[in-house]
Amino acid sequence: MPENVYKSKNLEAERKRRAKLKGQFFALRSLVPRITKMSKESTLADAIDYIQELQSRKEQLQRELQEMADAEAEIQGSVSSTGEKPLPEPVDCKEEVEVRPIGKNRLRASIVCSKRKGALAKLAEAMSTLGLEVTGVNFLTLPGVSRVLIFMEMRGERAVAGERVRDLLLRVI
Amino acid sequence: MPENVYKSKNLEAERKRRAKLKGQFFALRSLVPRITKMSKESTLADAIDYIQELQSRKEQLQRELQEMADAEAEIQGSVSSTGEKPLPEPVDCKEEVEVRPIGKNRLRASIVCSKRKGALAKLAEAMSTLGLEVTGVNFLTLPGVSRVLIFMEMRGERAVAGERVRDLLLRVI
DNA sequence: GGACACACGTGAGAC
DNA sequence: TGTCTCACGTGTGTC
Repeated sequence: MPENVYKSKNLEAERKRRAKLKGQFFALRSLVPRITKMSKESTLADAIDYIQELQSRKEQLQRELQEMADAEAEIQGSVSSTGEKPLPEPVDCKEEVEVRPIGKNRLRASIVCSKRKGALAKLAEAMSTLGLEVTGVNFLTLPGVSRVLIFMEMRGERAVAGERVRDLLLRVI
Repeated sequence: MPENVYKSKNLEAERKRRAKLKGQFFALRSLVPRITKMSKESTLADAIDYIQELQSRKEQLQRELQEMADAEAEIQGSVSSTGEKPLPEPVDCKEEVEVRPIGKNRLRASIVCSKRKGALAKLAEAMSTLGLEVTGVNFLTLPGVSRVLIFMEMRGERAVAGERVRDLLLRVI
């Protein structure tokens, strides 16, 4: 090391490192709602407490949700009624689903599918969630297969694409 | 400052402080499941990500739970589940509901009611909860009135009284 | 060798 | 006054 005022080479690198760490401390602190002190030690301590709190709360919520889901599942082939993500993947199979417009605010959906418990309830509810009003239904089930013809009107402010209706139907049958 | 090797007074205090901080870093790291590197910077970054993930997951769970609760409350009219009292009183009105047996394990229900949003979905689900399998439906709605003809089979072990079906239908329409 | 992360000892500001 | 917390520059180890 030179005896003069010359500095070590990683001086600036170390400065950047410290600045980054400082920023992260700040970011961490901004995430934690309950802050005792602004010190690094308190930041870490509070973050640790908060994470533990979040973890146990998350587990608790998951348990409650599971209980709810179980209870709901206990009711025969009942309806999901939240109808967004928890929907099962669309069936890729050879189920027949045809949706076509009748006039400018009516739709006709024709469905042929393997019989499934509560299929009609699910269908009816799915249409309801889309804001479509079912005006007519013809439903018939034979051993192993069901056929349903649905007439509906778009009462909502905005039109619903037939393709969207079809996708939803494919998901719920 | 003495020119000899004597050190500053807070030397040991600073050592303890650093040790404590180090321990907290370690504790924090042990709480975060997804660790990229063992460095302080990564520890903070991962903790930040993890907290954000936990927070949004928690919110999502709370939303789902709320929706579940709402949905359950909404269905209250149709499902007994655990509920006995929360069912709304049967409508006393002049709605027409007729249920009669066809053969020994079939029922035919005929309903005429003032049109209501989602009536079909509720009806279908109600039948489902009774363990009745809907084998045929003819549904038609005209301005102000709807008519539904439902054919169903009792698949359950025990028969369902037609009167019970009628009561449930009266509740949900 | 260079880039990186760390712990160290120290002076400075805050309460 | 001390004590607490911090940022600094530096040496050292590791990849």
